[in-house]
Amino acid sequence: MQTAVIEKRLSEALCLAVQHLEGLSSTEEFFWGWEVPKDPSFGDLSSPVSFRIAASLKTPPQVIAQKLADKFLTYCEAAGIASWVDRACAQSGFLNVYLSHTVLVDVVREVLRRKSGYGKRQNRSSAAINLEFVSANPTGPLSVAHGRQAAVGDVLARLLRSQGLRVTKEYYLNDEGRQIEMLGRSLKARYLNELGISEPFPEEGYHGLYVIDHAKKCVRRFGSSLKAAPLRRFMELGMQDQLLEIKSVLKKFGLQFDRWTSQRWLRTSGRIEQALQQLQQKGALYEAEGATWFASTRYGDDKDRVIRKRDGELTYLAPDIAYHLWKFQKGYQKLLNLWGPDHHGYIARVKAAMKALNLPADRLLVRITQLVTLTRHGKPVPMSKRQGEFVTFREVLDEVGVDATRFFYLMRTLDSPLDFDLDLAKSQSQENPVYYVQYAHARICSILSKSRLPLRQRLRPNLNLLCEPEERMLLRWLFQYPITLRLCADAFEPHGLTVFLRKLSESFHVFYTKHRVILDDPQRSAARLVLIRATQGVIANGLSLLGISAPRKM
RNA sequence: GCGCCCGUAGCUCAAGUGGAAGAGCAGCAGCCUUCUAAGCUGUUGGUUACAGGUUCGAUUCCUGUCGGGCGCACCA
Repeated sequence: MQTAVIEKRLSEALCLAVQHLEGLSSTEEFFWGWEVPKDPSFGDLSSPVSFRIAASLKTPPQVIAQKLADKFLTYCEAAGIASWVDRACAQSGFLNVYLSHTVLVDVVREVLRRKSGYGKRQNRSSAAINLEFVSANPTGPLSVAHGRQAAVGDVLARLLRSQGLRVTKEYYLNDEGRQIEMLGRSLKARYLNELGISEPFPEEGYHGLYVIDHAKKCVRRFGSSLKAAPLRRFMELGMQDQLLEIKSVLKKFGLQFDRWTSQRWLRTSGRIEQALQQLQQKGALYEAEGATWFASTRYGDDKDRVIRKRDGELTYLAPDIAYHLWKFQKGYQKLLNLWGPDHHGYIARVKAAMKALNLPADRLLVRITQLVTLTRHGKPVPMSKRQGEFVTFREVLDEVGVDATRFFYLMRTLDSPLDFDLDLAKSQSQENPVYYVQYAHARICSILSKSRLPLRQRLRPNLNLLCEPEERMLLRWLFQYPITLRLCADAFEPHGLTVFLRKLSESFHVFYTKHRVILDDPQRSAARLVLIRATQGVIANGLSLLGISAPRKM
């Protein structure tokens, strides 16, 4: 039996019970589904429906809950699902439902039957989501902040796909403009320096050592033949080198984008001018002080924005507008962008542009991931790309490993600043919670490999023997897994999955300490083997969604 | 000055569209002859920054105050 089916059928029974309360005209608007109480003593599923209808019934919620509790089993019986519920009772106004052993045990069979498909849903709609994230400028290595976006975006995409949605992971590549020019100038200066030619370093150039490394590489590759090469050549070389580096780190991290959209392509294909023309036609542009302005205040922004500078160059806003216009034209139903905290001010102006173009701005959703601050020896590490003082995403990956890095990044909500303690992450990685989860998985695998029970007994055990409290807790968590996935996906917030896995693992460790799986009693042993096999399946399933390995040995 | 985010146990943080305050670390006391001790058990720790408001109910929503982070370009 699937969790969603259990919820749905029980909801129907509850709906009937509510409908038959005296004095209620319509129940349609009063039903909000089930909650899973944090405290298991409050049952497996809980409904706050009494609170919603208390006012219109002019009855205290506690009284309503009691009435519902009295009748709930009767309605379950009528719906033919009486065997699913042990008891229903009213507590503090909630209707708390305690699932029967039968239905919980059936969840185990569901896990084993659907294997890695457990908790996932089939295609719900043809709507496609465009998820844009990282999108770091190819002027330097990825920072730890980009790493956070990479982790969040990648897992978000996996979560949404697990819920039957089509997702395109997209990287917006800023491959031209002033910063690329500055990278080219920096590279050129370093290159000439390597050749022993004195060349002043550009004032706002990139001071990072990686530029010097690349300059040395250019000397090895081209000798002095680039001495008189135009700036454009260095811009191209510098950018391509950074792009290779970025792609290589992302690959190491286990993240592959479905689409790379380049700003240069937007321009050369005429899409930027096209977008400007459309804005012009809508009367959203005007000339002032020698520049062209986008009248974004008309569409909710707090000030108008320059879109073409006095010198005739476009600001970054122009390609950004063209980019979002293009994404809507591609037919995406929803544009989901992960941006850094320094970009929150841009939401209003991009949305304003969408409104000006008569596009559905409410289908553009921007999630801001808060800052990542690095600390070393208890002190914050200064981060400046231009000055070249920073710890890169690659360095963290190399030191901490993919698994721990991913888990670490996903342990906080997006809204919460992430304090990345390098000493802790690097030197004490055994204490990272990811090992707690992986250890549970490895322990289970170890037991399974030692079991000598014949296969047939493993497949047809008497699961009714799983009646210890620790066994029931495990069953409860397995039951909850699909709900967790749905909630995380709906909220565009992956960190709940790490929280879930830690709790599931804890339940297993507690079970493991108290009970033996391999016993002289073949019946009980078989039942427990099936239980831990299902637990292992869900842990592996969850870790896989996080892009983290599930080791069989540790 | 304006905007966004944050403020929960000594520290780092959780807490399903408002729903019944939790974990880890640190401290203390225990548990390996037995499927992996990277584990488990017990214990200490709270006016959820403060003041109001809405609500049956507020850590959650609204207003204000205080404190912290980030952003407010004809830079990207």
